[in-house]
Amino acid sequence: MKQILHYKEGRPLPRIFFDRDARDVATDLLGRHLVRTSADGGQHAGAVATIVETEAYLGSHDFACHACRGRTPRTATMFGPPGHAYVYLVSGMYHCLNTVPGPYGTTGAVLIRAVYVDHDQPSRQGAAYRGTGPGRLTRSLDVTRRHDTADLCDMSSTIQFASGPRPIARPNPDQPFRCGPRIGDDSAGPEWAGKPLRFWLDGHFAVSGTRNEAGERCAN
DNA sequence: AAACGGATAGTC
DNA sequence: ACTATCCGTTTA
Repeated sequence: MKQILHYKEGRPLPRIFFDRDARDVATDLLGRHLVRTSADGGQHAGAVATIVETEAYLGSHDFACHACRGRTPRTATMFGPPGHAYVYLVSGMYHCLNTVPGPYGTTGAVLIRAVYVDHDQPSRQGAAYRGTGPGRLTRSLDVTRRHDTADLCDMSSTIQFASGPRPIARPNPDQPFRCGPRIGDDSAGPEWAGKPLRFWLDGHFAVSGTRNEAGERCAN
């Protein structure tokens, strides 16, 4: 039976939203809002984006997850409590934004791969979805490693997630989505690279993926 | 000290 | 389809 969690308008998604298996968080995040608040007053302040693509990383046993190499200074956030931002540098020049899922005591991550910007300053309209991918997203929204460990559930956080048009529902999301292999994880070996742990809103133009659940290239 | 990893853009 | 870019992370 589905449990509806109530939340207060204008509040970030609560801890219990993130305190679930990475798969549940990844799928339930689709269609919800990523918010850059005005707290740090940057040019990206006030941007609201709809999440259209995510990936789940399951923890120490997932060879595609950074946590599989054990705890290091870079990955420490993943070993902490759910509801925090795990931001790392990839390819030497891009940042990737993740949320730390639950349950408490486990490791893992949910990568935000693509968003669609609904509201932004007029001068920046369209900037966040020109080009695709997790690196572009963070560059457009000015998310960097300085946001690593940020508490996403804190009302004063400069990065927050919001419910969007749907209520928070457990245990299953009610948003239709598609899934397929994650991107760029070939070095994890065929077993883990091939698992359908990438999720996206079907047909959305902002989705960065290049493969469907059969592993074939497609335009989404 | 040095190898490694990998998203994006640009060129072919 | 292939290559340049770029540098923190990790291992030796």
